[in-house]
Amino acid sequence: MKAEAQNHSRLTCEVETTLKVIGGRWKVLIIRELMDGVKRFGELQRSLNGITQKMLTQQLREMEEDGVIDRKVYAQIPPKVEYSLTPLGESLQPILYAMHEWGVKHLSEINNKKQNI
Amino acid sequence: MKAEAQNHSRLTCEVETTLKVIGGRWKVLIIRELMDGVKRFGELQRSLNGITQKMLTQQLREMEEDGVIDRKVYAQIPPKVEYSLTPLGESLQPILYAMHEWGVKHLSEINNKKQNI
DNA sequence: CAGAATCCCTGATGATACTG
DNA sequence: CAGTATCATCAGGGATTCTG
Repeated sequence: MKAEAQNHSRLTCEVETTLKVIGGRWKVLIIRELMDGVKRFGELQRSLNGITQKMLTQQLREMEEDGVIDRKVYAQIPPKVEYSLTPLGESLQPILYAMHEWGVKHLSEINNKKQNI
Repeated sequence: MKAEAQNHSRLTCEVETTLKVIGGRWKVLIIRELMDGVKRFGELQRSLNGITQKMLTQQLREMEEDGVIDRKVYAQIPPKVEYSLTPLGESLQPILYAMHEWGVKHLSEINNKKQNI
């Protein structure tokens, strides 16, 4: 009876799926950066204060796999790689916007409870 | 110069704040369960297939701190504790619904790319 | 410039046992 | 019943080094 304890990794509902797409540590921030338009790797890293190369690469790869961002490599020296939102990525904007609105509206309530900025 | 590398923990924008509220491993699932109405601890644990007592307790406490759920303890033996959404918790529903819609609409695209259910 | 590779540590999660 | 406490595990993420 040891082979049936692993089903907690299945996607229980679509909300979870969506959460996996935007739920990474830096993903919403990356999306926000790319909402400004195409950006290069270095630009992203400088914008995302504190992110390491490894994490940026990793998150970008995952997002590329999910089809929310596009990666364009220019075959030149020195290398140049541009990242941008795909249509699928852009379709996430209403969700991020809703989350932003919620944060703005209710952040004060939460902070009141926590007695701490 | 070792005292200024810790600023990556600050909340960079309200989207991140909101994500912290619903981004926990089980939180959206807990919210969904409580959207059905008041539930007891044991009910929740049975509904959330695979969650441990520890994790359920932990997630519930965090959500209570954030003010999205209410915890009502009945002083009786055996103990009875009921959990429910607060108005703040209910105000998250549009976001979850938007995420659900997105998942339904775009899940197929993602799965196409991944070649794998 | 844009990574890949490596090592390492901490926090998140799980498993188990105990309790009012 | 609804937890708390403790120990074990394991992946997420950081720091550093190397490279086409």
